Amino acid sequence: MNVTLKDIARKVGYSVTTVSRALNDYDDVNEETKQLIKRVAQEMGYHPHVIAQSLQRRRTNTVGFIVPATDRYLSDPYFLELLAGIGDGAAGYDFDLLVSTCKPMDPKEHLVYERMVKGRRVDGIVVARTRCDDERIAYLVSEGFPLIAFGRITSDLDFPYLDVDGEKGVCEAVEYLIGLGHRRIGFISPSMYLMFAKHRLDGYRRALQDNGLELDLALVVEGNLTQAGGHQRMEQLLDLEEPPTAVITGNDLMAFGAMEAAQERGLVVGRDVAVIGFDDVPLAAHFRPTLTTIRQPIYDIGKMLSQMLIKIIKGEELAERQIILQPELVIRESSGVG
Amino acid sequence: MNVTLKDIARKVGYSVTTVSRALNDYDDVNEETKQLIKRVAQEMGYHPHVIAQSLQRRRTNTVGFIVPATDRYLSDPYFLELLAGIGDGAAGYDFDLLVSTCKPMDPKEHLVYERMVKGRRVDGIVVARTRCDDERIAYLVSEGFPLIAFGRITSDLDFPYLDVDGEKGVCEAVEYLIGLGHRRIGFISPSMYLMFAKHRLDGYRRALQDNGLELDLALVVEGNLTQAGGHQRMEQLLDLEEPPTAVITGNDLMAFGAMEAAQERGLVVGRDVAVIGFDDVPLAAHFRPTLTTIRQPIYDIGKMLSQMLIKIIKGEELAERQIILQPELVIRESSGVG
DNA sequence: CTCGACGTCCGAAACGTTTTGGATCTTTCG
DNA sequence: CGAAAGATCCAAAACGTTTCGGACGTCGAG
Repeated sequence: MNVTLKDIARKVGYSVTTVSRALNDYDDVNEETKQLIKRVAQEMGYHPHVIAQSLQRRRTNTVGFIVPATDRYLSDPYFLELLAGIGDGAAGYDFDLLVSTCKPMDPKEHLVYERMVKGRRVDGIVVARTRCDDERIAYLVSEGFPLIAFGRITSDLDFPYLDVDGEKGVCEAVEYLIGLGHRRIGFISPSMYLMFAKHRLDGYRRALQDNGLELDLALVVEGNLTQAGGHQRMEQLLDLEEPPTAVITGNDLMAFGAMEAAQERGLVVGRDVAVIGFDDVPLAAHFRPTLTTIRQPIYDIGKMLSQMLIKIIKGEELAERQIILQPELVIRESSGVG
Repeated sequence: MNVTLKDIARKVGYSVTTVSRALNDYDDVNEETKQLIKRVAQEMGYHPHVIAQSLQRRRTNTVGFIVPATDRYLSDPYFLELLAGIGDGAAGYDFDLLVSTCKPMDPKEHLVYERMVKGRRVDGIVVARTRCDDERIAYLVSEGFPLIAFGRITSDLDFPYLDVDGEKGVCEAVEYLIGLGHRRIGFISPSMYLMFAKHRLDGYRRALQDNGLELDLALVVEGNLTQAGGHQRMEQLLDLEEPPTAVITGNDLMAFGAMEAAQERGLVVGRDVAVIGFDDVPLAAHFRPTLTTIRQPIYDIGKMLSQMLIKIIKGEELAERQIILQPELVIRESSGVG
C-alpha cells in the first residue's frame, strides 16, 4: 500500500542499499542514477517510513513535553505559549513534539516520564515548572537522558536549564511599590514546593530588608496559581487588622483573582490598593484595570528551551549550559500612578 | 544499555518468542514460566521499545494534531483547552499525542500533514477549525487516513466530525438581543473561509429574518479572531452613521477587543452597547465587564474528538459518525440587564 | 497400543530503514 | 603492462519487536 525503498529498487533495477544512499545524497552513487532514483521516488510518491528510520538510527527526532495540567482546565495561558514556543523551536530543527499531560505530584507522573524515556519515544525532554526537590530531574539525570529544565532546583545537581531571575523581578517590583509610598506590601506566593516560589519570595524578602522594612508573616500567603486561588487569598489579606496597601502575586492569573476580590469590596485597584502580577500573559494588558506585571517572554523561552535541548541531543556543546534571563517590570494601571 | 527481549531471553533460558508472548499474556505459555519471565523482566527494568513495537505492529498508538497557530502567539486560549482535551482523551486509551504547529493556509501546511501521514508517524489526525473547502480533509479522505474533524465543510464528502451548532447559538443570541429591544445589531465575523463563520453568519441572518428585521450589510464586518482584530472592527462599526447598539463577535477574543474599543470611546458596555462573544473561554467570566457569550465546552469537545478518532483507528463502529452539539447562551454583564 | 488433542515452546521471517564491508569494473600512472 | 586508486554498486546484518508455522512431548480416549 505504501511505497517502500524495496518498491523503488525493484522499479529502477538497483539494490535497496543504493536507493537508500541515493536518496540520502551519499556521494558513492553515480550522479545519473541518483537523479533517476530521486525522480522515480518522487513519481511513485515515496515518503520515508519515519518509524523505521527511528528504529535504525536510534533517533526519533522528537522531543517530549509533559504539561503539568492542574485539573480539567489548563487554566494557565502560560503553558500554551510555552508549548507553542517549544513546538516552533523544535520544528526549526525538523523535530516533532510529543505532548502528554499529567497532574503534578500525581503518583503516576513517574510512569509518564518512564514511558517516554524507556520506550525511547523521544530523544529528550523539556521539564517545566521545576520543584525544589525535583524527582523528574533527578530521574532523567540518573538515566543520563537528555533534558532541559525551565527553572532551577535546590540541590546542586548539574543539568542544563534556563530560568528567569524571579528574585530580581520581585525585588524590583517591591522597590517600585515602596517608591510609591507603600509600606505594607502583601505577597501571594505559589505553593512553596515550586522552585520559582522560593526565588520570588526571596526577592520579596530582600527588597523589604534592603529598605528597612520588617517582614510581617501575616502578609505572606500561599495560593494555588489559579484565579480562584488569588481571589481567596486576597480576601484573607484584606481581612487583616492592618491590610496591605499593595499586593504582589506569584502569577498573573492570581493577580486577576486578587483584583476581583478587591473590587468586590468596593476598592478601586490602582488607587485604594495596588496589585502586581508575574508573567505578562497576553490578557494582562487587556484586563480592567490593566495589570502591572513582571514580564517573562514565555514564547521565546519555549523556543530557546527546545533549541538548547536539540543541541544537547545532537551532542553539540552549549555556549551556556545554564541561562538566567532578566525579567522586566511592565507598569500599567493596577499599581496606581507613579 | 537498554534491556531488550533478547537480554531477558538469555537470562531465563527461553527464546525471545516465548518471552514476548509471556509478557503479552498469551495463553500458550506455561503459567509458571510466565510468572518467572515477568518477574525477571521487572527486575531487569525492562520496558518495551515503543518504536520497535510500532514498526512491527504497524500501529504507533499516537494521534496527531496540528495547531493552526496564527502567528507568534497562539493567542487563543481556546486551543490549549482543546489540546488538553485531546491529550487527556487519548491518554485514556494509552495513546500519545504528537503536536505540530503551522500557520493556516501556509503553502507548507500540506507538507506537515503529509509528513505525519506518509511517514506513518501517527495513526490518525484531528483536524480543527475546518475551512469551507478544506484541502486537509480532502487529502486525508483521499488517502483513506483516519481523521476526525472539529467542524463541518461545504462539500458533501463523507467523513466523521463533531461540531457545535453555531447557527443556532448565534440565532438565539440575536433573538435575546432583539428581546432586549435592540434593532441594529452588528456582527463581527471570522474570516469567511472558515466554515464556522458561515454557520454563525447564517444564524445571524436567520434570526433577523425570523423577526422581520432587514439585513444591513454595513453591520457585518470580517475580523481575524484576535483581540486586535475585534478592536479594529468595532471601531469601524462605531464609526457608522447609524452605529449598532449591540454587537455579536465570532469568538471571545474579538469580543474583548470590541469591548475595549467601545470603552475607549467612553461607552459603557452593557448599557450603551451590548456585546456578545462566542466560546466562553475561562477569562470571559472574569473580564470587566463579564462577557455574555455562547458557550461551547471546548475541553470536552477535545476529549470526545480523540475518543472518536481512536475508535475509528481501532476499527470500532462509531455510534454516531457525525455529532452536532448544542451551544448554550451564558448571560453576563456585557449584554446589559434583561 | 495408537491416534489425536493439547500444552508448551521455538526458529525464522517480517516490519522499513541504514550501515558495514566488501565486490567489481574502470581509470590512472609509474 | 601491472598495480594502485577511484567509481559505483550490493548482500547481509542490524535496530527490537511480533507472528506464523510447526516441533516435541504428554495424556486421555478409543
